[in-house]
Amino acid sequence: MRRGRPPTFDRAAALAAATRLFWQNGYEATSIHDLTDAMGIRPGSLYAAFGDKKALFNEVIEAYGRSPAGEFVWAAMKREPTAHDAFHRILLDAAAMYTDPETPAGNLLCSAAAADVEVAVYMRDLRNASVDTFEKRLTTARDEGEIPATADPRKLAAYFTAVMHGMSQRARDGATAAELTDTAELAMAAWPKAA
Amino acid sequence: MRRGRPPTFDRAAALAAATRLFWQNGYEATSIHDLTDAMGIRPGSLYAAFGDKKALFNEVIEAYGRSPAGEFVWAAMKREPTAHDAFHRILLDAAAMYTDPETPAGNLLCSAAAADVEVAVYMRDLRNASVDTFEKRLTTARDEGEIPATADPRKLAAYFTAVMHGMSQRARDGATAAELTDTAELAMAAWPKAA
DNA sequence: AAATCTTTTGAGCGATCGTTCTAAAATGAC
DNA sequence: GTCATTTTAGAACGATCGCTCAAAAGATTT
Repeated sequence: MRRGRPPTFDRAAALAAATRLFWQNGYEATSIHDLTDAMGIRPGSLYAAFGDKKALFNEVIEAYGRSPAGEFVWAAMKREPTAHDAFHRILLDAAAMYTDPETPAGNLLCSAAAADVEVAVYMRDLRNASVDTFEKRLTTARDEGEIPATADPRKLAAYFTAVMHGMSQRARDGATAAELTDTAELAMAAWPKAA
Repeated sequence: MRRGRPPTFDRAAALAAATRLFWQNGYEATSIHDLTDAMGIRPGSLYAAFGDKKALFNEVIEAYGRSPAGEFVWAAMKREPTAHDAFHRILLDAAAMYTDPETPAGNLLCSAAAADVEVAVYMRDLRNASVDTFEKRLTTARDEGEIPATADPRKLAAYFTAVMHGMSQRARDGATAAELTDTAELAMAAWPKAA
């Protein structure tokens, strides 16, 4: 059996506590002291279990990406039969997720602003990735004839990304689920129609 | 004449340098050391001229609000004859302003994330103010018959605010003026049409 | 020139930052 | 019981944070 003193804390629970803090306050504004307090451990344990602050944050981002709050975009892409339904679902889910009272408001990738260049680039790339994801789905929709050949997948992808990120900011600023749902419905007006 | 040793630095230029730093890096990520370096002064002079860091930031926000980058929304409201033209102009101007190579990307009020509660609330209120501003203009447009009576000024105002803030985020993430202009045009598809 | 007033300078304050280290505690192996 | 191993607790490291202060410097007034 495994030798040595056994750990006294739940690693997953500690990671969840760290996620909440980073999500709420951002990367630099969350101190190691804040983290150890919320995670119920001492600095030595944190560094032994997660490396350093940056490694912990990376792990938080990864776990977030696999959680419902970070995965709903891909989930909608898979489940919804048409591109229209997928984007509609994505925006409606965003309205609900970003205002979920169980979690901090908005999208972690949009909220947890980081001054550290390495972390900032990492997060920016993840945010930009949604443009490519959206574009691919829209290109498929155009090729399959769901949207007109004149529609521009890249432009639409950039637009929906901007709306989604704007909704995150609105949620951070106190927008309700109802308000964001209305915004989502209005945003769908840009969906390309047959000429 | 005024007695004592005369100041050796241009207050407005120093404020502009501080604005650029806060805009680029945010409130807490900009240190007094960064500021004194960029402004070409020593801490004592900064505190004598501007109070403390928070007061300097407040002054930066105020100056920003009177600058083209902060005032273009109200300018469009005044100059454009119709609400449609005003919102169209606002989004197009945002696309240009947020990607102006002469200034940091995005909107200072969206970019300069602050952990300090007082500063965060101050900025959040300023961001939220645009919803009310938009709503008033849209209500007028509805009363005057420019948009249908069934249109909801509040929902539209929230939508345009989300788009604008999303465009700021996109600009921070490297979106070009052309991409944001396309986003602006697509966003106008939500403009209410006669039923 | 002397006195007065204001600004500049640069050191340095206490607090907090991320991080490391040492010693005690708690386990399995022998 | 003794040793090896791992985690714990808590002090403490150097660096940086926002900010202050005493002394020097540069100007006007008398």
